[in-house]
Amino acid sequence: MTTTPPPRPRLRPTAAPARRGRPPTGSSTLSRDAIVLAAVEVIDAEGVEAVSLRSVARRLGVDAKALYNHIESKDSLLDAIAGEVLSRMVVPALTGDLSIDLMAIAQAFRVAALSSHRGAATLVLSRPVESLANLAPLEVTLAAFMGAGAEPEWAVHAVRTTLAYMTGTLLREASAGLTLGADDPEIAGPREAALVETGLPHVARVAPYLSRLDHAREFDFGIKILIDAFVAQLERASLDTRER
Amino acid sequence: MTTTPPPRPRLRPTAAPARRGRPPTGSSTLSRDAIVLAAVEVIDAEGVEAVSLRSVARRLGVDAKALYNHIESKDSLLDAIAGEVLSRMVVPALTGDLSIDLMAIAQAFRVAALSSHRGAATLVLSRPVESLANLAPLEVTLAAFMGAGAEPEWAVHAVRTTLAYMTGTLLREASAGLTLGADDPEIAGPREAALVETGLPHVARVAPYLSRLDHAREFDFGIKILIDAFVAQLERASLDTRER
DNA sequence: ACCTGAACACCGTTCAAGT
DNA sequence: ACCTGAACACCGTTCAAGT
Repeated sequence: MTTTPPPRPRLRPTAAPARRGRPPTGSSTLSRDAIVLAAVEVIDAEGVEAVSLRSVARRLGVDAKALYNHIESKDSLLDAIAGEVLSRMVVPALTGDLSIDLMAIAQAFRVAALSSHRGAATLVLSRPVESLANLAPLEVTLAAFMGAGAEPEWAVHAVRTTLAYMTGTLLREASAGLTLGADDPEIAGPREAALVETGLPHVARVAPYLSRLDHAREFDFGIKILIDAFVAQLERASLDTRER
Repeated sequence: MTTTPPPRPRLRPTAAPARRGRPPTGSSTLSRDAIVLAAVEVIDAEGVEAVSLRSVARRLGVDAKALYNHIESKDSLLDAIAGEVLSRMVVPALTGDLSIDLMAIAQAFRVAALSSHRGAATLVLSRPVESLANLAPLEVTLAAFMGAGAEPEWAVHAVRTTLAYMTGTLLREASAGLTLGADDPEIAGPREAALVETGLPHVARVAPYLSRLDHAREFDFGIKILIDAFVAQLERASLDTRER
């Protein structure tokens, strides 16, 4: 079904030699930022696994190797994409109520990680942050904990625990994680039956719930457990010191 | 530097044609299990990213395409590897004490996920379990919760929360996750200084702790928070029903 | 300073041809 | 039933040659 266009008539016999070097026509739009943005576009359009130097370059109308003038490697490009997506997180202003503030931060993180194509989330969640850029979310989370009287060391543990939970939950939500439940009732039905068939008594008993999964509610369940536990522990600590 | 070997004298003019088909010599050791095991060997020796159909086949002394007689695709091979690693988890016997049992299950999961090359962990943690095999860990965890009086639906939420936390923590530990801390003091030192330099007040204040990371202790901190919260919530629920 | 051609050493996968 | 050759459409990356 692919029709070859008719050959254009060559008016000038002086055929141009195979062109090399930077084409003079191009209004050199190539830059590190433009590359990262183009990569995000590829993710939005075709998913993470479609990201290649060639696919990104194609979107920029340039050869893949040209990217090496602005990035160090594909891996560093992936890091940059993760940073870009994370930088879009809207860090909420603190109210002074730890419960409310932690919940707001968690929701903002979830929105940022899952915004744009879900595939981008796996990048954000599975690569180490080593650039010290984008520390705003961390700073505000620490501020929330320490404003509520947390010791520095304890605050770091609490932040890491929260981040680990969110990473695990969102990775599951981005359709790449340990899970048995399904969003789609078309899938959940047969799966429930299969779980009952396993013969494992407890698995069979919880099959109706295990076969179904509401990502938003599941995220809330765990984050509430953690927040309540943090608040309770801080209250206990402040009571201890006041008693003396 | 590549020396071509001298051509062997051909005694028989009936030169064998380019051999095709299954070589009669091979004691056909190829099987799905053998392939999965060879893949795990590749991971242990060279890391996850070294796993390719060609590298696995090489270890088996066979052509890469031969694998397609036993596996459906590379992706299904990765699923099988994850299943194999998970199947090595030693599921602990329950004591009846929810705190103790949950902690034992969590530690066993951590050991299984991190056993062999760390790269295998990312496979186990980042692929959905869809084969209904290997449900033993899930069954025993549900048994622990429900033995302590948990409602089926709540037990499912609790299991998912715990698994999400462990996934996030272990992914960080398998050197692929959101983290700023380092195991190595050689790295932690300069990183602490860099964190202080950021100018972010709370980040700077917690820099000594944020720059350091003891994976085992960190895992324990979060899992204890969760377990205590679960136990407290179950106690409250049982008090509520008894009061009536 | 920045882009391309040629080249290299890889990938996963299909399919017909062999035993 | 199971393995290989040939082939295809991809990869990331280096480096010299061009502008």
